[in-house]
Amino acid sequence: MPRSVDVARLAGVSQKTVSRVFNDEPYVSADVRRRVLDAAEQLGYRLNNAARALASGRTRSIGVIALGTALYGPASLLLGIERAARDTGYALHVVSTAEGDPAGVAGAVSSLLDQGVDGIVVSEPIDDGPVPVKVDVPVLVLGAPPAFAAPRVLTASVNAHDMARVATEHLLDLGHATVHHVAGPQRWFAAKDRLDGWRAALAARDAAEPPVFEGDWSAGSGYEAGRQLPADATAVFAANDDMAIGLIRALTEAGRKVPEDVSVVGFDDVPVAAYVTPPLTTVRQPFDSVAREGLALLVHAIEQPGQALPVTDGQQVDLIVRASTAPPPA
Amino acid sequence: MPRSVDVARLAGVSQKTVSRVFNDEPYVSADVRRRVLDAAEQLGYRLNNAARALASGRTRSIGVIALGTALYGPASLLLGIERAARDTGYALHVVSTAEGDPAGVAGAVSSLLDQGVDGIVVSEPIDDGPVPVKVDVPVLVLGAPPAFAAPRVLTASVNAHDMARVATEHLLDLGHATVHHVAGPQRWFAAKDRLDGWRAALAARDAAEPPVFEGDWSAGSGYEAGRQLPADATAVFAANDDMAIGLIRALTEAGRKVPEDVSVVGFDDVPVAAYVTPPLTTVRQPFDSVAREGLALLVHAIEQPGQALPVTDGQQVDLIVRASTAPPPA
DNA sequence: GTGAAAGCGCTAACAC
DNA sequence: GTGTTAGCGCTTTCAC
Repeated sequence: MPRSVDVARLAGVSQKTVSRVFNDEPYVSADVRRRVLDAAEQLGYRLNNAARALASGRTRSIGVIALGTALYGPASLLLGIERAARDTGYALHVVSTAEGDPAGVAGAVSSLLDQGVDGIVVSEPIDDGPVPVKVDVPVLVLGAPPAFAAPRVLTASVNAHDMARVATEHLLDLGHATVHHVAGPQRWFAAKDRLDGWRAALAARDAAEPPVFEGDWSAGSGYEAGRQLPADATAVFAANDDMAIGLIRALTEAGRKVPEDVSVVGFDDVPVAAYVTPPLTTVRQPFDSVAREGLALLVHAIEQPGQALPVTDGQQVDLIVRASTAPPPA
Repeated sequence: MPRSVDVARLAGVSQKTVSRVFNDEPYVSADVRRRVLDAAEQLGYRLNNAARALASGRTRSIGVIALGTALYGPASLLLGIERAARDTGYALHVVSTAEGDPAGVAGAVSSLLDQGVDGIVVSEPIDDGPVPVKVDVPVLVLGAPPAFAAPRVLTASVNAHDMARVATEHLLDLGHATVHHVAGPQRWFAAKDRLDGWRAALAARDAAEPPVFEGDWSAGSGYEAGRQLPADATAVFAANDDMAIGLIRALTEAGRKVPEDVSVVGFDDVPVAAYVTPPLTTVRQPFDSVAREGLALLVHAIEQPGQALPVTDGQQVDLIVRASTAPPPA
């Protein structure tokens, strides 16, 4: 592998000048810059990242702790983070944690620190208690209040609370006396937020708050919820689309028509939501913009430590009305 | 940040001995090992990866080129790769490419090489023509024949051909005269394999081969296929579950009952497959085992270059029969 | 605008 | 079993 000295020799300049060119530093004449780039091209030179990291103390990479699940939400968020990271010029290290993993987030953080990342993103965190690792880089927690003790913890989140409120209000607006809720696992902050938003919407309208069914995000748990849904229920807000689909399946089997007898709203807008029977009313999560905002914060914290963080504004809520919701039966 | 010399000083040994302990090298007495680990613990010492990489010439990391989509298949594969990489002790760098991205795979490879990975995994490749980058590390292509020119290219794949064949045979076995196919985009090797398997199954039974509808993996394209499905068709094999779901939606709207009038088989076994109406017959992809086998090959190629590669055996096919398939109408 | 020297924190090769 | 000596290929600092 060619080194920067080789390029320097061929271009007839010092090694430091090669370094200047490859780091886009000022004070290099256009002529020299050209000669260096030509020489590099000719030799097939690439900057050695390990050497650069060792000398500079920074790796220009960030680590993501993802959930080990192909669920639409977490997978979309991960992709959003990758795109956003690429745009900021940072490389991305990914580690996943399974739910209930004993090593868990602490182990994941530790392995990322071993890899020498400049910052860490915790995607879709679960409330697993405090994280007992000393972290000396900024941490961005996506979708939850600061859940662990590090010197610099940042947060960005989809406004799940408002999204859930809007979904619930949509059903109340249609004339339903109240709205039932099939919640996600309450150890997930994302699930808690949705439940809170639903609760807030009911309270604001003085609607009775029916008991909550807590699912596990799977269509199977939604199905189970559907089998247990009280006979007088006319509207349900499910905390994700998969559970909504399972719920509808159970209702269909029981001879209860959606939306004539029972209206259902989901959450996520998964790609098939428009094509299930009936097409699902749902709210779409703005994964990309959350990832982008969050990473901007993180990069800022990495590159301008100590400085105040830029403020970001919340996203608008995207309610997508399809055929699974209607006024209650007469 | 403490360095290994600091640990050495505290433990009363040489710096090299600290290195030995942290690399699990032999020839360190149990007593010395303990002292070193205690000292490291006390100082909060972590091995510096950049220095290690610079000195050893290896980063112990591999890069993945993932597709920029939250589709169930690609997302599952990515997670499988992450788990497998973790098990082998390699860190994972992820880059995604959007379909039709001009920089494309070449740009992704280049950025991973800049990051200094020891090997590269190309997940779910698309036939985008040759990749014009000089690659000097082993490359594992998951799910396709060697599509690019690098000194060491390996392949591992789900046996999509056989899986498609089994799916098609299931329908023929039920008595259908032939089976229609809603294919995936043919630039994807994965889509091509499924089409070939379907074609092979028909040929083996001397069944007529109806024209193929080429979708784009989305439920919407499956819906479109459903609208165009000939009136005499009684069985369809869709190249993924989302398209199958869209297809069923279109048939339902047209008053054609599934499975009474038309049988449908999907591909993937997405989590909601069992809960759509009707529950979908499909084949499950063994993402985890493919990722595991592939990474074993890659790590072998990294660590024992030149040696023959271990042979891996294909996976069995997992046909999951649910309610979307039945004998043809009388 | 450009260059020389020092050193980032490890591993490799070899001596003891 | 353990220690010594050289780098790995850059960035940093400072001189010109």
